[in-house]
Amino acid sequence: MGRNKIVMKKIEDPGARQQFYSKRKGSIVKKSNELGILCDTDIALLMFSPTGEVTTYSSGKSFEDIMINAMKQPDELNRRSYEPQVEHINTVEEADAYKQYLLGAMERIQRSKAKLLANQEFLQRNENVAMALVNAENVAAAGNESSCSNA
Amino acid sequence: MGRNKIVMKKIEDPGARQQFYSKRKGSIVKKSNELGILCDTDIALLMFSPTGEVTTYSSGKSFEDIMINAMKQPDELNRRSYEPQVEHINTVEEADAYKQYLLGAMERIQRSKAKLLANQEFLQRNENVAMALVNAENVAAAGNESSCSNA
DNA sequence: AACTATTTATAAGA
DNA sequence: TTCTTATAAATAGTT
Repeated sequence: MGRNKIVMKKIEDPGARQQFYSKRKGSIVKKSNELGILCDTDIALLMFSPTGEVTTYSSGKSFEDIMINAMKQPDELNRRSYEPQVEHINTVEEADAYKQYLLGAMERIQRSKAKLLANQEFLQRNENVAMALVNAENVAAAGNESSCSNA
Repeated sequence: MGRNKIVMKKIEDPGARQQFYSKRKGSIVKKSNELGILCDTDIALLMFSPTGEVTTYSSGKSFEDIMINAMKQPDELNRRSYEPQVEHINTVEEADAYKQYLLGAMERIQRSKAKLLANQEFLQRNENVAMALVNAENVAAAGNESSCSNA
């Protein structure tokens, strides 16, 4: 959208290419942000500059949270060619870097799960006490507002 | 860009919201594709529709390949708030689903690495033979085209 | 899905 | 580089 139409071909001049990238990146992030707000939905972006600098954007949730939600739809992801194809890894160093990330993620997930399970156990152990409290509150509420609940 | 300015607020009507999403999603994918081509760089998108349907886009490489490259810049990712925050996982089911994904990824990465190592070993074992073949070819080429190479 | 009045993005240029 | 401006594109409302 400018003085001339754009030609769909790699910009060879590195300066112009970087400039183009910066402008367009900003627009895509802006549009993604609008989409996230107006549709109240999750959007995640991952973009590399021509010089290899990475930028991520995510609406509301963290990038990885959005990824996790995506993983709950493996069939959809397959159909849309998202399903990871790690065969493209070309060096042992790349494989190790990725493995390192996965190990870290595994640790985090284990910690989260342990926390959740501990929480669950705690809740169950105190279920009776909690129920008793809720009942006591309901009884009190019924005593104060019986005319409303029986209309 | 239309008859009226847009109000930056969630579209409450589900039909209108879905319609808006479809249009804007298409534009963002189009723009991302342009950016990938004109800057010859990697872009990855992950977007959920208002009804929860996931769409991914990636320029050239697979989504996961782009992710892997991003992981090589942990500092950049931290600075740009990409670093995974798995604490947002809310149920044990979510934790298990994510763990399942990670285990699959681990398996794939191990296979890739094994393949690469085997390949490396094979190449080393045959290095002498290969060198001999290349040398033989060079000698033959020199014999056939010596007038060209000496211009 | 198609149309079109407008808004927005942006390619060049200053 | 940031600002301006003419023009290309996107798109909101409508059909």
